[in-house]
Amino acid sequence: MRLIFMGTPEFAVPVLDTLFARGYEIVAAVSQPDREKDKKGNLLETPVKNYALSHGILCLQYDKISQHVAELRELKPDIMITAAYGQLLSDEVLGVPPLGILNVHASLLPKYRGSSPVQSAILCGETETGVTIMKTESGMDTGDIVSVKKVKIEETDTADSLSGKLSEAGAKLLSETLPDYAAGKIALKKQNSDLATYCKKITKSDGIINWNLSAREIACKIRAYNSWPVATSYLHGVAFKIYEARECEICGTPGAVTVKNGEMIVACGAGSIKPTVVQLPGKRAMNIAEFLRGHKLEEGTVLKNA
RNA sequence: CGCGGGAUGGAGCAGUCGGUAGCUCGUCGGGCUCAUAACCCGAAGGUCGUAGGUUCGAGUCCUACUCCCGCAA
Repeated sequence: MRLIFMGTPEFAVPVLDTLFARGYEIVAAVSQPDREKDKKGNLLETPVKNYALSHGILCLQYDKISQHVAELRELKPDIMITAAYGQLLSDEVLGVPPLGILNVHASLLPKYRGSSPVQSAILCGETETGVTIMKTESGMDTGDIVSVKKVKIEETDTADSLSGKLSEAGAKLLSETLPDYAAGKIALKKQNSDLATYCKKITKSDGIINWNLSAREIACKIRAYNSWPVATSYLHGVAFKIYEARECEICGTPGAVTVKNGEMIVACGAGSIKPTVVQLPGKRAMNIAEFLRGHKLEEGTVLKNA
């Protein structure tokens, strides 16, 4: 079976890797153009491109895929698989492979349609999420469902760790489902759009902590936004990033800081949190004990939104 | 050459106007206590990122380089 894979970030790599390992004929891997730069201005390859190149797979990168339909047709794919590709596909593209296009989406559709399903699930305090394999159609994650697998969200999961689990689960599920799908043995299931929820693309400023929220909500935010953009507050006017934290019961004025027994306690709207891994601009992330050694926080210090 | 911050004993930080380093913690030794991430006494440990330059004298000023980080993408 000739297959074209489309994906861009780290999430897509295990999926591609599994397909490759199962011996599918991957005629091309399509990835978004390289956009990330390192500090010297060098472009960094996308994770999918990097994988493709090191495994001898043809890698294609298009600014606008809809302008390259002819090229895709020439590759004569039987099926196409997408996983966090990052571009909407036009009807023309959707019509290229005879078996259609399957998408690996990191949520239990129809919940969390959109571009940040993993972070949103953590942010909302979900204890369970999953991956859905669905037929790609022109709407945003609206296609019929092929298969689903649930994944538990642990208290310690961050967006990164959960994304890794979902990616592995998705890869496994796809490889289990694909043969039956190709053989026409699977009855597709429509999504109930009445139950749909959507999540937006995350921006830097979404990471700023509102201390009036409950400790529970803030703790979820810290986990959801690790490792990007990282839950952030401001200490004496400079960015103060919180990578990890624990919840506790103590109450106080939202944002007020107390240092006790080598721990830092920040009061929230309800309860408080104890940051355990933090970072100041120009510094590496460090655990709270290290941080407190060099930074004496006086009584009455308050973390602010800016 | 996108913008900016940083590099000081094992860790985190200070170091004013240039006058050869200090704090907190840790480590080691000793003491004290019913007891504590408690306290007391003492000790070890630093070519101040690298290479040059200015100077009587450089952690501090100048130049180049290396590495780390934040922002932007």
